[in-house]
Amino acid sequence: MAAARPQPRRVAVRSRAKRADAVATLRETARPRGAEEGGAQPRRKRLAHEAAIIQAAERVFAGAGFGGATMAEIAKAAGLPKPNLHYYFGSKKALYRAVLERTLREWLEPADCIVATAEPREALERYIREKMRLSFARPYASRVWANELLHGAPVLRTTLVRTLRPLMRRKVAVIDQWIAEGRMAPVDSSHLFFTIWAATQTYADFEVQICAVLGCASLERAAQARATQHVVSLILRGCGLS
Amino acid sequence: MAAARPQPRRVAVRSRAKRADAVATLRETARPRGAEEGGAQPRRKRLAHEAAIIQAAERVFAGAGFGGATMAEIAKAAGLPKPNLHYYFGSKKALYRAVLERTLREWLEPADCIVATAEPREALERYIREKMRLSFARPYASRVWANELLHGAPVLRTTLVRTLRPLMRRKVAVIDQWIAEGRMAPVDSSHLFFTIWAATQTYADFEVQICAVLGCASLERAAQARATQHVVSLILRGCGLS
DNA sequence: CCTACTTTTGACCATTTGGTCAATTATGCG
DNA sequence: CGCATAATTGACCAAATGGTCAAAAGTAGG
Repeated sequence: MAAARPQPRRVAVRSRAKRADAVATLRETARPRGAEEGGAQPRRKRLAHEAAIIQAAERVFAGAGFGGATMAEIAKAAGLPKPNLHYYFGSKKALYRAVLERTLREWLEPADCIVATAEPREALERYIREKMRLSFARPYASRVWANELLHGAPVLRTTLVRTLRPLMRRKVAVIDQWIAEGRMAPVDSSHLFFTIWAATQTYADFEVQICAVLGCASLERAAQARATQHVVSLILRGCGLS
Repeated sequence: MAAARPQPRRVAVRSRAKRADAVATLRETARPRGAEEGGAQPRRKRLAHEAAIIQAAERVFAGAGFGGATMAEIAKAAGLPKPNLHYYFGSKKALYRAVLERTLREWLEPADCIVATAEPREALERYIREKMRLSFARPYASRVWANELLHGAPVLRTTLVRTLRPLMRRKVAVIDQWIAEGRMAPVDSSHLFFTIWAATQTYADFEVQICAVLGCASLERAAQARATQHVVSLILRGCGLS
């Protein structure tokens, strides 16, 4: 029968973990027996558990980084025994990767509104607002992502080059076209994105610092709106779009 | 004799590490017998070793986070045996704290140029340029700092409130005064700082992402200048100072 | 040279932690 | 029902790691 999931039978005695991780890398995420095997589609319970584990992992990884997080803590947060996590994801690294990949998908979506036919001001404002919204709505995801980049993107490097870069080339071209058409100030389009990412995600990543400076325990709805308004108007004015 | 440095004699058998750490927290940094004891001033060699250790620690902590870094790795990077680090700094956490405190001092300096009597455009430009310079010159320091914030500032929280916040209150007041005098656009002064910090430090913290998108291995002099010019002009224009 | 000290080190722990396994319990299906 | 497969879990490891110790090696001043 096609390989079911249960832990890959070890072959060498040493470096069992390494092997499990390599296997996990091959699978897209963690689906042990996809629909392509002709078997029944993944059970509902499985999906629910995987989601619960990823969510718990996101929170724990965000709070302590990859090295500081422990599988035991994630298991506890997910309300499952530890071996269960390994049953579903194979290894800590594979679980970490799953968390990151989910985030990447969400992260790229807002850029959909940046197309040549759109109105620059409207498109950029919408993009920034959506980024701010994500930053406030999914701070843990943002932090895990930031943490990965901070440490040199050991697991994401190829993804950045193969997925993020091509997408950004297209978006940058759109901005450049707008500039060429005289519809906005001549900013450096690549760096404009870096600035937008930084300015928006700082509210998720460095929330403690912001709260410490503002003297509040957390950013309430009103403070979020204020921050959003600030970023939108500063950047738009910076792009000559006010 | 006044307490020399050698490891605090353990009292309880359990939780020795905890105790060492607590002791380390009391000392300002790691000087075992300050000039205040009337003894000779710290030997030159000691200072050199401490500096070497902090520098090595900064690099290692930046690369792996607090949890992922190991004392053995730091020791190797510093070219000293591991017990030596404990001799000088007491514990991993104390060493981490020393790294962060050094960074904070450097980080606050550039704000000196933001004073009411200065010319807004000139002062802000200088501040941003200095921040960019630091970002490129000391990426490891920036990353350790970012990492600490990312994880909720477990060791820095009080420092943020007691040191950063008071300073920022003064700087924010300066900006507000400039705005009231009609010398710049009415931006939100606190958030302006958050945006500047984010936009500048992103070049240190998320360098991999930036390089991946730009398709270069690292940011050369020319690319750094380009980035700096972008940030300066975007922000200044955003503040109505172009 | 001697004494008192600061530093340096190799060898050692206790604990933590990622990961494993064997046995047990669901669950779907013919 | 009864079989096969999927999922669960308590009990375990081996390795890694922060930290410790005691003995040795400087080093400064008398």
